[in-house]
Amino acid sequence: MSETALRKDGHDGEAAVEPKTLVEAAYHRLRKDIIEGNLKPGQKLRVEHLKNHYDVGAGTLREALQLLMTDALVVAQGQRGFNVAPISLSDFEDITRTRVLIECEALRQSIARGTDEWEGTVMAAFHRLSRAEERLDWKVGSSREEWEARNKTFHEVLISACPSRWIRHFQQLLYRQSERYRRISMHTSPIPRDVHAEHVKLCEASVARDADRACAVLTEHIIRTLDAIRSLPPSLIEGDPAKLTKVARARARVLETE
Amino acid sequence: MSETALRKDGHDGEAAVEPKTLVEAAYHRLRKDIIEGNLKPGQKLRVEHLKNHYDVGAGTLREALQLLMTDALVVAQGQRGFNVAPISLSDFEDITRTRVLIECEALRQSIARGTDEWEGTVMAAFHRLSRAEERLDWKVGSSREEWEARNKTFHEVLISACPSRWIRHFQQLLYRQSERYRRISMHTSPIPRDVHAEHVKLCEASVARDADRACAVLTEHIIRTLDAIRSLPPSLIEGDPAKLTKVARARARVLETE
DNA sequence: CAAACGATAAATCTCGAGAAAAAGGATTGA
DNA sequence: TCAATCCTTTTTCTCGAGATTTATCGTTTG
Repeated sequence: MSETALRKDGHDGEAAVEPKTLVEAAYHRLRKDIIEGNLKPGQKLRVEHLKNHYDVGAGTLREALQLLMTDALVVAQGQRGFNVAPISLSDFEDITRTRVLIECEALRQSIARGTDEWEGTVMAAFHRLSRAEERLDWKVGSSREEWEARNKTFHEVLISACPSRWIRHFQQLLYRQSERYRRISMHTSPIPRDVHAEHVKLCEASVARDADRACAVLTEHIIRTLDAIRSLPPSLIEGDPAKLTKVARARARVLETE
Repeated sequence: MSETALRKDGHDGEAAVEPKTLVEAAYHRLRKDIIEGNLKPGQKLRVEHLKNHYDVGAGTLREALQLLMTDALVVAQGQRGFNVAPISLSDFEDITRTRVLIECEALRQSIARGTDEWEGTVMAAFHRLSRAEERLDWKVGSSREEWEARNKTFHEVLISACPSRWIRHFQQLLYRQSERYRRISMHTSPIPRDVHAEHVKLCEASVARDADRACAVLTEHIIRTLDAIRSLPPSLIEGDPAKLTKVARARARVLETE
């Protein structure tokens, strides 16, 4: 099943929980392909096509797609099937701002309620992330994936002492969304940020229980990614209207004249 | 399709959007039954049973259940089918606190960006809610439903000028969750609150663009419902352990001894 | 009395085929 | 060149039946 905070299985570290059903397996593989960009934003998801690729029945794949709507990585409308959720700069701005709100609140609660053991977990996750950052090479896929996983774990551990399941749920949702955008910026990042320095400050402030400073650092940390995306050519982000189908164009016309 | 803010069809006022597919129809009917308590919290949802009641195929019902996981009204695990999401006092406390955070932020953004037309819409929704409150009789179901719908609309309209789709999405999720609890408190409410007075103050502060005061009123307004639930006998809220299956009891024993 | 084991019953999960709907293409007319 | 209207092809949606897994019950054992 999914690792969302609201669902029972709970935490998802680096160790992958193996799916108990074909639907879950397809769900995880699809989600990975969407986040990694193998399935492009806005792309049509044809069941007949995908069921062969993922080697499951049609109904099974449909259920997996329904599950992906939970993460807002797939959208569906009426009788027109499924699409990968589109991306846009304004959407990422929204995600970023909302993520700042949620994640800061989560961090505050976590700092307020975290035990000494929590501090230890934070330090451990930070250390492992630092190691990954030392040998991080943006051009090597495996190196990126390792960093991505440990970065995710670090941020999760930071807010793991937050008692609110709903806050954690929203945090995971938004983090997952922003992962898609971060992939884009990492491929062609013109401004190499000193992410490690940001993580150092974030870790320090957190274990020092300085909630205000930690949130300030975290806020800037999150917004930096937005700036990186902003400096990218819009063609990478906005969907290409030229690739719309004839019917979609006709529909757009109708909507305009109404 | 669903009326969640992230999905395309957008706003959901009192006018119901008729479903275009059987899955959507079943989804809406199931959701209504869960929120209204016809399907009780924690209850097992057997596909073979329900497919007859809702008059759809097994696969169709399964897809509807997957969709309901999006709203966290249904939970599923491994190969053990679906259950109505359980309720608890601590869960409602979490929902309430998170809702305060989200809805206040939404209200702030809405007040900051709302136009004069928005003010008009707020006044209109408030007026209709007031009328419903005048003739509100807690014992009459239709009266309650009318109030419930207009109350929802009022709160939605208040934050309708909030430009963040994610904030609105989370607000709808949490509102829907709290609806289940509010139903319980309305059936056997020992302390009749003056909800109308709260709405008056909320409306006044909002159109006066006094964000701080509006949020303070809204916060208290939301928390009042929590107090109402707190004063209820716990048996109404916590699930009944006596109704667990034999296996579930055995499983609970195992988990205890570990 | 609690725990363990095995056979029966029930529910879930999965798949492929048929009905309904939408997309694409060709033709006609302005 | 563009819009409107058929017709064909593709895709989605829906259903029921078979394969697996899980729950229940009776019996046995420590």
